[in-house]
Amino acid sequence: MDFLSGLNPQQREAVEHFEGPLLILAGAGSGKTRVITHRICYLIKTRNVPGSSILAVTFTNKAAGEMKERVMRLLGAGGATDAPTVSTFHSFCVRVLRRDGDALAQIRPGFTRNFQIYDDDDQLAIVKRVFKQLGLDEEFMKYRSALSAISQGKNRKQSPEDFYKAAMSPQGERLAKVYEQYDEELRKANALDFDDLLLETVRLLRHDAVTREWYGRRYQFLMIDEYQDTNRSQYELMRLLATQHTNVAVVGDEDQSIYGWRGADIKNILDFEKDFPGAKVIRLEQNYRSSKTILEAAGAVVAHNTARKGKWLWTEADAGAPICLFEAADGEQEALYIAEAIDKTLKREPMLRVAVLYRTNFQSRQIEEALRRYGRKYKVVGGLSFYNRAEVKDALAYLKLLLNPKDNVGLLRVLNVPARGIGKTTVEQIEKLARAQNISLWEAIGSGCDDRRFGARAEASLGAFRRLILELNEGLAERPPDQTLKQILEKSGYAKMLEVDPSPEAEGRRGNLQELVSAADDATQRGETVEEFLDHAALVSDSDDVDEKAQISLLTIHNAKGLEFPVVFIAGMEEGLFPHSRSRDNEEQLEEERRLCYVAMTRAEKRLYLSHAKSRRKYGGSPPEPCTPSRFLGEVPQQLLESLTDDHSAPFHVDLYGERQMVREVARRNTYTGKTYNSLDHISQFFSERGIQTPAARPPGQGPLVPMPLRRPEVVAPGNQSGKPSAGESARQSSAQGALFPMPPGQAPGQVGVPPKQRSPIAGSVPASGTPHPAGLPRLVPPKPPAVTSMPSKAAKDGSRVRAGATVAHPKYGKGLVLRKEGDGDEAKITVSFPGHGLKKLVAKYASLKVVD
DNA sequence: CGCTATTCATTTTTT
DNA sequence: ATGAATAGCG
Repeated sequence: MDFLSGLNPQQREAVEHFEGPLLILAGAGSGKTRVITHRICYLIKTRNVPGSSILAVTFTNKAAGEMKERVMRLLGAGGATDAPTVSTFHSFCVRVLRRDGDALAQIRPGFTRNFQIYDDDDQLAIVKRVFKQLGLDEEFMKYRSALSAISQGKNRKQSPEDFYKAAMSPQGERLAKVYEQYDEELRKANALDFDDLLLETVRLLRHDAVTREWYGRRYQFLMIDEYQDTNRSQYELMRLLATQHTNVAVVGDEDQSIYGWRGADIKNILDFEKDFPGAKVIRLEQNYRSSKTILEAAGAVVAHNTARKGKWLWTEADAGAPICLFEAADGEQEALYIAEAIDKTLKREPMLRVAVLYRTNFQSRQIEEALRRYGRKYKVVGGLSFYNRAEVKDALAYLKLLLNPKDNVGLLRVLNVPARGIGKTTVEQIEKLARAQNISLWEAIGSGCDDRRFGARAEASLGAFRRLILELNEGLAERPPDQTLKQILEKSGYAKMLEVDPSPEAEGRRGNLQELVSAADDATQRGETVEEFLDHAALVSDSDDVDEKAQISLLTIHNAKGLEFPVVFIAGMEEGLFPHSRSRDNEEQLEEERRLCYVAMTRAEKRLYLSHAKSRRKYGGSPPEPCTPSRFLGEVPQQLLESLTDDHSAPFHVDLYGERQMVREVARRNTYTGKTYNSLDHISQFFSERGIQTPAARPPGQGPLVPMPLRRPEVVAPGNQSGKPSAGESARQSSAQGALFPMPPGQAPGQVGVPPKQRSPIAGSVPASGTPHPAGLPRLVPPKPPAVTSMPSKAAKDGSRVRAGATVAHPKYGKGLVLRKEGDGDEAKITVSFPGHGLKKLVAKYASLKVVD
């Protein structure tokens, strides 16, 4: 196999480079992934380098996976025997520390290879706790700012002591104290945060010559992708790995450095030739992705930057279509314009993939809403990803706690979830005890119970929790992770809690947990250990969730790095939003924003749309603030632009905001407002104004029209999407489905175990209940079916007469109608509608209710 | 203790 | 608009 054919001379030169340092300056769309994969294969096949001595580092797990796959495919049969290592820096570090981390205990007492990874949420929880301990609150400093200050400190290799020394004010000293305590908490729990993963690996390799040499010998060839976004620790790590040779090939583009705020140091790439004298430098400047127009526009924008090596991309492609510039009256019009343009485009060319890019995540909302009214399916990348959802984190926290009882953050997370009567006071007692004896919270619970330090009630609850964990812990090592996970959900009562939960979100939560169990199952099938499963969960990123086949993707520009789309929209090109107001006063940050703009524009292959609004509301409510167009728009040569301005926006004024308000209002009161409210009317109006047929025709044969704005069926959180029918798919169905949450017979999959309840509680769509409603009472959700309400067996006490449909009297609210009852006996929760007071949810035990016959 | 209602602040980007 | 932190009630 020839790995050189089809490459241009520069690409070829890069692939053929053998030993010694190499810097590949690869412009956007210049085929760098191709170069990396081909070079790996070339080294293996032509230069007879063992695959296992090649280490390639990428920016995301997904990129790593794809690269590995491509290499394997290129190598063909037999290539797998001696596979190269392809991973992210973070994953690589985790593997090093898990494998060879023992020596680290000498310089980090208490460290073991079973360390745990604390993610963003865990970090935040610690900072909050530390603040509380020190009597600080967000007045002093935002939690997030403290966290980022600590992170920056770590990246600059500053210890808490350094913070103390550098502190010029009491503020600074307090921050140092926070840092110190934060680190202390991590150490006590034997946990590492993201920064630590890199930092401690560097320290390990520095400290332990044996390990350093082992890795130096093991990896003879290093390749680092996205080099412009490496930070100091990553740089040092590379140097350490390359001490025995200088076979380091880095690939990057200074114009695409967009992670400075997170510690990435653009100097790493700008100074590579200084760091590695004699380095060969190859520029890849031929672009294979975009039209000439797009390329020219992007190049013109980024040319305004000064911190660059200078590069001019060229292409053989045609000029292509001009770039569309749209000025909307406000954010809603902008979203509608984008949705409409997408709709039109896809009607014309259904096979195109479209991306809408934006600077900040919150911008996705409006666009989602606009797309939904065109009935277009889309996929949002980022936001709340699968592993960030509360229920998933809860379940994983149990699992982590089993593996590492010192995990205080995890313990606090699940101690009272589901509610088992362990409240604030008790937690405080535990914390106090733990601090006094310098033991973990888990140990404190144990010793506190043994010494009878808690009240009787608390002790009972804590005892139950303790037994639960111990029970789950039994035989842990022998059980596959998915089994353990299932046991956790069942025995902890978590599954039960969600089953009983009548809220509409519960359905999604159950689904997510099913998904988690099957993910664990998949991991088991692949032969992964629980630890590996958890590591994976901690290290996945939003961009790992990109579905390249999705027809419409919504994502931040950061998440779009490395991707390409035939059609790209960049929304919200306004001063203050993009460039972001936080970057406005700093020239360096402004340049990074400009690079971000460059990255965004160069994602486009054929068509590029830029849009901005003349005014925009900062958050939900009023008032809209005037916006000036982004300076970056002015940097695009005018002759490349085609303006579509106001006359387009004038004729239609669909008030998305007002409409939404109305829908909510109606939904909330659930009353019939005489005139049938149905937003589809508005939609058809919207279309007829433009001479288009309503696109989202109702599904054939289905009853009343369902208002669009409230439906979100197509949108599923990234990890939750059924869209990756992986190898484990069939196993997933059989092993996971229905096991946790029994499914009523005849119910479609996808609505796992949800009682058929009020879905869209709009207008008349809810059938009248059998219960007669007193006049004037709002028509409400029907009471639960008799299965729940009349539980004849053991409701002997006085609560038994309170049931749905009964009228009761309350000392304060007077007479009311019982709408539903959950549970029975003292614990029963009763929902009563009191005319004039609205809905009240009462607990039988507390509320002194009398039944009126 | 747990739930609910109310306040309040909040929107950069994330391995 | 949304969510997190707090206060008050049963």
